[in-house]
Amino acid sequence: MRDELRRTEESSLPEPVMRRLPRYLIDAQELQASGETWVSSVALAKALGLTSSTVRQDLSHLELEGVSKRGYEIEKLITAVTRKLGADETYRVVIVGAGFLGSAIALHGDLARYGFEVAAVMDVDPKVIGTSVGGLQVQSMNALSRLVKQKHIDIGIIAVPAADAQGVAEQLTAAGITALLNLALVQLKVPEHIQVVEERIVVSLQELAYLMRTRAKEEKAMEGRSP
Amino acid sequence: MRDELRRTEESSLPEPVMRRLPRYLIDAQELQASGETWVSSVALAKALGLTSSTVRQDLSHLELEGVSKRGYEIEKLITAVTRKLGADETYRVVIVGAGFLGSAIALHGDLARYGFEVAAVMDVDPKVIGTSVGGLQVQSMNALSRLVKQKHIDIGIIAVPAADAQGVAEQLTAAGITALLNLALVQLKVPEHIQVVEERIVVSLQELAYLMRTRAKEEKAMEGRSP
DNA sequence: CCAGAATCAACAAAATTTTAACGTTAAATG
DNA sequence: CATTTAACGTTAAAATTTTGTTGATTCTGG
Repeated sequence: MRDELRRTEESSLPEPVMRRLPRYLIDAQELQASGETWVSSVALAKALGLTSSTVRQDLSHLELEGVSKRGYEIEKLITAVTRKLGADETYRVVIVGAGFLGSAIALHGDLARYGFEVAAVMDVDPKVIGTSVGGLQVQSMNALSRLVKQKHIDIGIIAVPAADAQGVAEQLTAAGITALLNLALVQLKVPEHIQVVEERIVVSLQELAYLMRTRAKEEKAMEGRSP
Repeated sequence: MRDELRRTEESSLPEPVMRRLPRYLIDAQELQASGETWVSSVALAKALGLTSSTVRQDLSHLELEGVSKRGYEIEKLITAVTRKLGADETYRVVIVGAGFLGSAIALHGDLARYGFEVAAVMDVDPKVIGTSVGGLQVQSMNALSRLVKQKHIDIGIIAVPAADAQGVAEQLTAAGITALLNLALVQLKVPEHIQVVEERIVVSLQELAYLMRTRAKEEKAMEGRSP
């Protein structure tokens, strides 16, 4: 039962599972750093606020086998998740927007640790072009196409004001990039074959606000129960 | 099923719906800015990559009525989503970590527009304490408790290196904050009553990487079809 | 070496979420 | 003014995701 099911390797993961995998990875790495070598589905579930059943179900999508009475070997878990997420390859990214946000990303050490190499940082503002961010010279947008080809850039990170984001997205796709991480507060319009993932501080804050309010409601509803 | 009689008015939105609401909001605001006054479920669906059915289902959770042959009135849609997300109240946030990331957030104009007021920026590094970020003096962590009470801060944003995040989380909760936005690459351990939302660039990039890979696989599988 | 406890894998059941379909309403059209 | 069409709200079916359960397996302590 080992080699005949190698097809499992890549087949598409359910979305919720995909979104949880990085969290397993982070937790596993922390455990490893603290000297652990095994972790059980119950422990993982507790750490991430899930059911152990869910955890096992999730991990069953990986090339990984748990062991009774022990759980999962952390090192193998890390490898398996990493491979599933494609973090065993290296992806090159270009950051557009050399403001605080773009700089924060460019300087974020963990990127490299997870297989993402910042290959270029661009901006439109002539004042910042030429300055250095994390050892890279900020480039003019004119250089985009050339750099994308030259450096085999895979992913574009859009870290510009909302008003400029659509234009930047178009330049990026025109330059041949097919995967965008959009940090701007706009709904990008892109061709179908372009992958977009969005990430927005404000949205996360809205989520929090909503959760706070419903929790407040729940607590109020809980009032007058046996102590 | 015992609280069947509870009014739908405010309480628990399905998670996926909650995550989509901000996107409707953003799209609606753009449409409004471009002069539109009505939008249909079909148009919204197209913009966000959903089914019109899903859109109607989602919007049915709001205090909002569509009109045959026209769709939804954009202004009312915006109001309804905003209210549902609680963005009609103002929340005060404290940013811990005055590096590039913290600064990016502090200076991010849209926060205020969505009802989030940056009430304080803190750091541990004596070198940055006292400097000014977006018109606010960076404070020492010692001031945390006092500031939280004085300024009625609701939400803590953790924008420090992973190694410091857990400690910061503890200080924040000790100071009485019950909602955290964690931008650091660690799995925080917090008491149950604390709400945590996590947001991580690296994770989003991993998602993208995964999507790219599976798309590549799919395309390969598609090869050799008649055009 | 055996009894017992912990844990996984696999399967089944339940819950949630998405999609499709239908009946209805209001605008547009001829 | 009747007819056609675009769109909504709603119901129900389908698909997906989560949770629970059972039996097998491996370690532990006597």
